[in-house]
Amino acid sequence: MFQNTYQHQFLFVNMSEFKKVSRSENYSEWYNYIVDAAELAQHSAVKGCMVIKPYGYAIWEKMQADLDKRFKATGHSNAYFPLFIPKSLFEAEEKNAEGFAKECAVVTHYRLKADPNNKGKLIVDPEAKLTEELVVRPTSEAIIWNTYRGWIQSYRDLPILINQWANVVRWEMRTRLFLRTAEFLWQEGHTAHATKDEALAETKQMLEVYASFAEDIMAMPVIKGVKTANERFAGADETFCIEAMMQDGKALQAGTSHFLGQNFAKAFDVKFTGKDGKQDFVWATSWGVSTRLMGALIMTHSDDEGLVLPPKLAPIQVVIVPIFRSEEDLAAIAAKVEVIKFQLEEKGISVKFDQRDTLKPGFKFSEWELKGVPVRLAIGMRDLQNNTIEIARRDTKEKKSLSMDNLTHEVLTLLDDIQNNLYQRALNFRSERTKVVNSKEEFVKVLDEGGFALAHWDGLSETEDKIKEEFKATIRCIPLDNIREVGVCFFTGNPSQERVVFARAY
RNA sequence: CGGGGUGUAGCGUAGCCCGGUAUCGCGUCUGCUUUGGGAGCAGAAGGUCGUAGGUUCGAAUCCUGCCACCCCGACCA
Repeated sequence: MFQNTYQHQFLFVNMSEFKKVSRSENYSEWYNYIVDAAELAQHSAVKGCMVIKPYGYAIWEKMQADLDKRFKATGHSNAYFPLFIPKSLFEAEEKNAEGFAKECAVVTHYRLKADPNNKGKLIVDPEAKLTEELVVRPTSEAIIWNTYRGWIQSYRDLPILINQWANVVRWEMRTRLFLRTAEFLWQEGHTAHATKDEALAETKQMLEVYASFAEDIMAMPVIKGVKTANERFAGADETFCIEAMMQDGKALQAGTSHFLGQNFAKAFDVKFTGKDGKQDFVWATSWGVSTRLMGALIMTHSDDEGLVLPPKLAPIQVVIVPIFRSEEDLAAIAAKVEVIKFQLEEKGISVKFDQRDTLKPGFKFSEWELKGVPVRLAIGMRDLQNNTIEIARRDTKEKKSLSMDNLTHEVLTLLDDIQNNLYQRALNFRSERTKVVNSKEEFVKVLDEGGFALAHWDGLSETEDKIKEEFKATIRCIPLDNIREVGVCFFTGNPSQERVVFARAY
């Protein structure tokens, strides 16, 4: 699938062995390899749960920091609600409760005690049964709307614009690091409004926030769209989403923004008195992105040499590798590097000087490539004499020698260039693999090759179900900027007003 | 949750069929020589063979349960 792009198939596993892992041969094995080798995350002793390692968490923190800024800039405040939700609250909004029921962890007891029959072991104390079971939140609408009821009396209390950074638990049958884990980290925004229009505007605004974050920061092009009824969030009137294409041509839902109508207000009896003195139910939205974005990031840019990070998310943007023979050489180089490092850091660039003296430069090059550091500088005695430095970019693997005089400017320009190039490359990839299809034959061909199929659909849920059953593909979204175009459904031949995006999905 | 596979030192593995407490490489540690794309030599450390039982004089090896991971389904962000 990618044979023309990358020839290297031999990779270093934990810097200790060459292993054959290439995107084209086994995409999921390649993905696991990147997560492991770049030290992003690992499996834990708990089934389906992951340990996010420091380097992976540093990337997540950068995502959080940027998103948080955007949430604040659009008027939201952070707050925190409990991990546990009483079952009676959880079941209040029926559709939502049903949607999540199959994957809820439930707390039934609050105490352990020594096992009388097995010394040193503990058992659940049967005397300590909770009078009401607690659901570990798969999402927080229930506990939040139960709380909002006490906060809202009049239109003057609205809107409420709150976000929370939290962990949630969804007991998944089949898990994959970052993409689908039983516990994951996310943010969930929950807003309350006096009018439908305002809530809808909020829903769309947050979709825009997600889209610009994905494109400007993650360098990941996304399609903004609305979900069909089949794919809609349980409890929502309308679900908006951003969909991205991974390098195997499969779709990944990268973020969702829900217009919840008055469903939760009705379920939790949240009313407000309007200017006119009349009471009405509050309008709601919720929106979220999760550590799944880490998976999206990996699968959008990385290659057979390892992780590729857009500069705006790279914990280390520039790594400097000294090339030296003696300690005196290293001291001389280090003195120069300190100056360079200071100048770069002054411009807000994060710099790592890799002084380890037990490893050869080539080894370090590979290791930092594996970790996706966007720019590498290499400097040796020859450079000191010539006032030059070698600069290499991770995205294209090009390198060149340049004068040290203008280095800071060159690095800044290159970081920008890499950020843009990654976006453009991903956009080109998506464009090449997005095809207009009018028949089942074309449809299957596009999906089997990996890609998005733009096809007419008759708007019926049952048609969508049949397509899913036969082709394992779903409607990812109906693009917001869709062109109206009269046609016939490729599956049923029924009339259709527009094309929708079909794909196999994560 | 169904089908298939795997689990031996930090990583990758040999041994398993035909029971006799473990092979090799990489990494790690020490020393010397090295360093412009994954260094060399010498020495050393490191393993309750996923886990709990069973069979046996004796189990990495045979049997059973459990756990975890991978691949394919169903479900899902």
